Amino acid sequence: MRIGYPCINRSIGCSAGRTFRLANYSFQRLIDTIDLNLGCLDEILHDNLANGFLFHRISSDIVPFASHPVCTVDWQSRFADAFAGLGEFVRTHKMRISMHPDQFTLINSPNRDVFERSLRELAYHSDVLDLMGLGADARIQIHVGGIYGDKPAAIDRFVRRYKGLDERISRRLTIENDDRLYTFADCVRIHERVGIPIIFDNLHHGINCSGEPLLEVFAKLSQIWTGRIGIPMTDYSEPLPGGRSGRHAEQIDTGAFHRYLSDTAGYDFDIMLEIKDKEKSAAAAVQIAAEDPRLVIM
DNA sequence: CAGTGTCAAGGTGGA
DNA sequence: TCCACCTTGACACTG
Repeated sequence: MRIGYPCINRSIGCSAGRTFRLANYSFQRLIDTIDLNLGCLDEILHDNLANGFLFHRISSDIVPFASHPVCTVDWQSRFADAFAGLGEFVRTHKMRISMHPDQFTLINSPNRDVFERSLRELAYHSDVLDLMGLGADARIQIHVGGIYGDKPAAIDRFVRRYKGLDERISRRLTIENDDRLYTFADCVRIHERVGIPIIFDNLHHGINCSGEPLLEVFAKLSQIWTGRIGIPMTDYSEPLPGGRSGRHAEQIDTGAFHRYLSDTAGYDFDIMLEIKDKEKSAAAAVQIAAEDPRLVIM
């Protein structure tokens, strides 16, 4: 079990996801921004190691506008050494990396343009992980997509499109149960058709639930995640107290997290903490898990 | 310099 | 058919 937080470290003083407005795009600005972002990612990973956070999600903004037509820079070659260095650090310390393209990445959209743009976005994410030299345990997570008025057809389209993906992308792609449209059971049905692994999100499962008790979910996950793709990746979050459905809590509820660990005893998996205060709650989580035999110690 | 409108990209659901 | 809403952070403009 490894614990981490997504993208942003609030105390380190830099961001690995700096970007700028498209209107201000220039070759130099892009190069400078990527350079700063990679430098900051290096700082973040070192800080994570020092604090026992061996799981990290890299911001999709690490290379701004990477999949946009405006970007004609060969950033892959230009920053190959920097990415390779970061990857070596990750591998040396047995860290795990994920990326999460945002809501515009839709494999199953009936709109061909949306699909094509999504392919370019996924190719960019694959580039980052490939340049880092990471194995198939480094994953790209997306949601299944929209319903478009006909869920079975939308699922069929996902399956068809997935089968046609370049292996370079499909080897890393992973679906996550979302909070409105596709439940864990939906994801399992898709998995059974094409073998794509599932990232389990506990908060989404609470809001958009297909009924499986936690232990049933984890039994399934450990069947799915074996071999080269590693142990299950999961997202853990808690609802914002008194907030609207789906909002994430400001800080971790240590009691709830402790219960979650107890409830899942016997299953090993990695936890991405989607809590607003990021590394602060991650530190609390590591402390809570300190006596858990599953936690990986550096 | 603080405050705030807006940002590449989509989809759903209510009017 | 149109519009608000989803969620997040931060860029960059305004005064």
